[in-house]
Amino acid sequence: MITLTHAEENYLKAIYHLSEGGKKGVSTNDVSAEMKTKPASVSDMLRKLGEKEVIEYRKYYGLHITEEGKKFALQTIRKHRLWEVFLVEKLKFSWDEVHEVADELSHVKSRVLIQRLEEYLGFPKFDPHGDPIPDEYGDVRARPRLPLNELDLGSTGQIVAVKDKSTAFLKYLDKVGAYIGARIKVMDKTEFDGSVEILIDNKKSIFMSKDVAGNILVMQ
Amino acid sequence: MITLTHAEENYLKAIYHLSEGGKKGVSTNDVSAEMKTKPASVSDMLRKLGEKEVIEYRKYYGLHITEEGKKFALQTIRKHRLWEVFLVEKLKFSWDEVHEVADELSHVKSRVLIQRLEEYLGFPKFDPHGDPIPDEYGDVRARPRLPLNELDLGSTGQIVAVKDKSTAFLKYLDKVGAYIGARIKVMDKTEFDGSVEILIDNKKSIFMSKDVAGNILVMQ
DNA sequence: TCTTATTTTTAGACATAGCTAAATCCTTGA
DNA sequence: TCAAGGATTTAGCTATGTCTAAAAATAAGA
Repeated sequence: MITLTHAEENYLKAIYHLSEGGKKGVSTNDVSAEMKTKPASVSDMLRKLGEKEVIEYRKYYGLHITEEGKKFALQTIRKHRLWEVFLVEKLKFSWDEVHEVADELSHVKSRVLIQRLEEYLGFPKFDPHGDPIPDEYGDVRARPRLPLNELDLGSTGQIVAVKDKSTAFLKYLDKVGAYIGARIKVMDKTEFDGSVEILIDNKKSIFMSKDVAGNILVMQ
Repeated sequence: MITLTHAEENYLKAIYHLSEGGKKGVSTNDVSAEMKTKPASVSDMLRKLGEKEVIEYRKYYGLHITEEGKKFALQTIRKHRLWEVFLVEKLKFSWDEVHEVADELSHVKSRVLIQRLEEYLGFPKFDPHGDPIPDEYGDVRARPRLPLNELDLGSTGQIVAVKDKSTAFLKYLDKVGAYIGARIKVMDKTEFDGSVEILIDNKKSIFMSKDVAGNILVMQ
């Protein structure tokens, strides 16, 4: 069994996310930007992760995550998202406050703890941001979803997740009344700037820039 | 404001416990035994804790915890005990399984987290082993209590805490049906070896060695 | 008191994880 | 094609926290 340190775990999780986004390889600078550490530190870490075979690393040419690495990353993500559910559902944190705390909590080493936590939470399938929670074996039941700005005029759907998890963005969504689970309908689309007008829960109508709409994921 | 690293926090907590037991100073070897690290490592740590003024440290002569140190230790103890309550009450851990996990959880840095956790748990005053939980200001409402073997023949009381928190001891208590809150009555005392016979909840009678009885704390 | 035994500290090593500064490699444009 | 510029790596430093082995200080017994 592989063992990773806290820092290695964090890097691997970041690498997994980067790998999911763009399909090609991931560069040292990509990781550096994501982790907010210097490229020099990243090089060192990549060497270690390469030795532990969770990534394939070729100096100067970036990396690819391995199957083994994906499995490991999914376990870390599982822990993180379960703790996020706990913080929001039980401790009444708002969805923009949970990230850092969940990060620390997910480093606690105990298989039993996560199993019991999952059971206590009622085996949730999605975290407060709508992202799917992998099961014990790393399987993810992903929902088909697309950015709100790609919906046709007049079509309806349900908000299921957000791409951007920054506090600023989530606070904005709270303000305008957009939340995971909300029913929406596209009332108007402006080709010129890509902005849209959305009806939320058949009640409230709001305008959104293309930028905002692109960060809201919808299931039809 | 003082900041301590994880390891420093652990050492300080251990030192606090050692200080509470015997009133005189605490030696390097005492700490070494408690922390299960080598005396050489302890010396180094004591120097650091001395510099941060949470203990008064004189080389070769042991240490005394300072007022500042006590405050800090009580905050760590508070976090630890609140997490223990969470693990036992909510996640259904048994009282002999919680120590290590609670130790890791209590290192998560977030004031809000502990406040919300305390609220969620309903402001518990005692942990699963019967030890009091300090409040936000470090105040402890201790219950007057004494070892079971010091009770007079025929007297009654209620089990409120245990001294020994080892898995072996707690499993034994589970087996014989002794738990925090149980009503007990001293049915017999043997002067020769200090053993006692105890009636639990007016139902079950059991024999206990002096060693066991000395580790059970009772409120009369 | 003096020698021995115990306790404690120091010195030096290792591992983790970050940094800066300098060196090296790759790519791209003239 | 080759030199400049950007990306990446290496080297060396810092800090934390552990260890072993050796040195130093204290305590205890004859």
